[in-house]
Amino acid sequence: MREAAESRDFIREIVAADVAAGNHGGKVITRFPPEPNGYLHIGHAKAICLDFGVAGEFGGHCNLRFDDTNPVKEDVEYVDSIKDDVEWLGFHWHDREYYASDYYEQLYGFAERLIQKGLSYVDSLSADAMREHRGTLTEPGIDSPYRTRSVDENLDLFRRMRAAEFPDGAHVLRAKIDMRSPNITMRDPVLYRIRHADHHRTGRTWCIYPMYDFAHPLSDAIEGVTHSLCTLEYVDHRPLYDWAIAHCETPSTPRQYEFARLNLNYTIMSKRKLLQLVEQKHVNGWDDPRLPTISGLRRRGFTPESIRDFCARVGVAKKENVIDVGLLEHCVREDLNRRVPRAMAVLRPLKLVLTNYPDGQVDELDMVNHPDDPSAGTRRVPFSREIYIERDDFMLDPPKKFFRLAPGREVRLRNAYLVTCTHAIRNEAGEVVELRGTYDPATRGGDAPDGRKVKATLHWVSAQHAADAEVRLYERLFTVEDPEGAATKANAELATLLNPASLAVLQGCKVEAMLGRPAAGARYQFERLGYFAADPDSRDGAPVFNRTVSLKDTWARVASRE
RNA sequence: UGGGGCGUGGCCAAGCGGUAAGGCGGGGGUCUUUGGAACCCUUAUUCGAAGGUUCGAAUCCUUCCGCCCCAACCA
Repeated sequence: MREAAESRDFIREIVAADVAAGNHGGKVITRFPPEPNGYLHIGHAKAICLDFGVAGEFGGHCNLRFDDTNPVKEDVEYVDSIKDDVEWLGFHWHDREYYASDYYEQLYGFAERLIQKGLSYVDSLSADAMREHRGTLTEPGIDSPYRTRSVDENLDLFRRMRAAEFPDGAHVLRAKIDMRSPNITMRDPVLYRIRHADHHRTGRTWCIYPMYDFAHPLSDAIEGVTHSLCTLEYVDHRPLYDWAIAHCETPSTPRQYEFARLNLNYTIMSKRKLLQLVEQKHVNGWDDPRLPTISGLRRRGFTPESIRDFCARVGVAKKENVIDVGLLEHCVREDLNRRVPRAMAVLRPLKLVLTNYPDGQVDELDMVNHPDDPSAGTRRVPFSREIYIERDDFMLDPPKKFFRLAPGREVRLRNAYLVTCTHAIRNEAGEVVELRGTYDPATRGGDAPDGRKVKATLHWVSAQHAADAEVRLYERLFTVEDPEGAATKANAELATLLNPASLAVLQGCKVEAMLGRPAAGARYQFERLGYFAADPDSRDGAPVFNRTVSLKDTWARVASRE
């Protein structure tokens, strides 16, 4: 049997070709290199899936390497969260947990060798002066007056930099490449700077720290990385990456390849701006369920499988892209629909009293936990005279296409009985406060012996048996598709574009008794409403549920068309 | 006005000279004790534009247009 070859993305094509040609000894080693200066988000998930995915598919390994070369921005809190998130996503680095800071001594050695070869020099220009010397996009830069220092002087200065003889900013080590290069990255890039700061792993051992452009290629080489995958903004840095590999006597020769980062509409992906939202308390921490962070998505109820599926569907290419959040939502729905048990919960309760139902009588009904999966089993759900139904499921004067309950109309209470609303009780303001109705004892289970049909089935919960719950509903965090773009365009604060309805906290929701003490993180489909996950804020008898995503709602679409 | 990357339907994305995969979304329908799920049908005479090469071009060549990235001692 012959079938069309699964199309591979360009990265996998390159890797496959290398393996076939026996390049890098036929080995594939990748790395995921986060800087521990923030929490991981769904954009990182794409990179993680690629880095670990490619390694796994070609029988290689993926290193988890913390790119911790800037002590002032980094923290252990972030390394811990990153490890949690990668693991939760389902990827394993085994014992391959590395830190650029572990290579500081080797990196320093590479730097001294470069000086000895006359390929780098200590510059003593101020940051401002250096910027002026660098030129502009259209004008070449000019050499620093310190560019011609002797090897001995450079070596002496660099050693004294390390020995803490100078304050921050006094000197830097620069690569001696070409101040007139049309690629600004190549205009004698800084390799080391002085930073008298506490590093989260090395403390005060060092006061000079390597720059990304120096540390990254060499860390890759030290680890034997073969394919160093990064995002498009590093394309211009590739010549520098190759320069470092070419001029330092490196144990291996990694190559860098770049792909387009993931963008999602109605949210932001910038770590800096995410940090801002957290610090300015516009959201409740990095794991706020409205954030596109891995920890936020986890708390919201997303599964790692759904996120991996999303990343697979989004593809890997070099085109700038903005993925519709609808695709992410589709992925969770699809996953959750298959695996999560059903339950009934009433978010905005409206009492329905069945006047012909014997007072005090309780009927235990059997309900399937999953309509498409018998192995999920059944459970007993009590039915009684007073029932809560959803306010939205009743209308005094319903429009044509509204199939649910209304005065004089019969509907089915899911898996229970056919009931008819006899009348609605209203308060002085005219608001419906309670419903009266009757049930048909012959319809236990929901089917009428006479074959009569109803157009709607409602979820419900027995009033006297219900547990109270808090339910948190989430909407998109921003009101516009491209918050960052809109903010810059309007010269406005990002915060002004926040969706005021992004979080709705509902108290006094009525849920099945078994939901009163949910297991940590337990996920359910609340029938007809959506998928929900128990929040860590839950306490015994005071459960809190996050809505992960609503069910697709044809009625809502029809209603909004009118 | 420098260098680099990229332009295939609303959003992604295959395609690698032989006559436009697939997913999401949209539209229509079947079924239904979730207005859910599932299932079926449908949605680009055209690949940023214009020329050219070729029997044949989204794929090759030329020119033009558009979008994104780069001037931190950030990564």
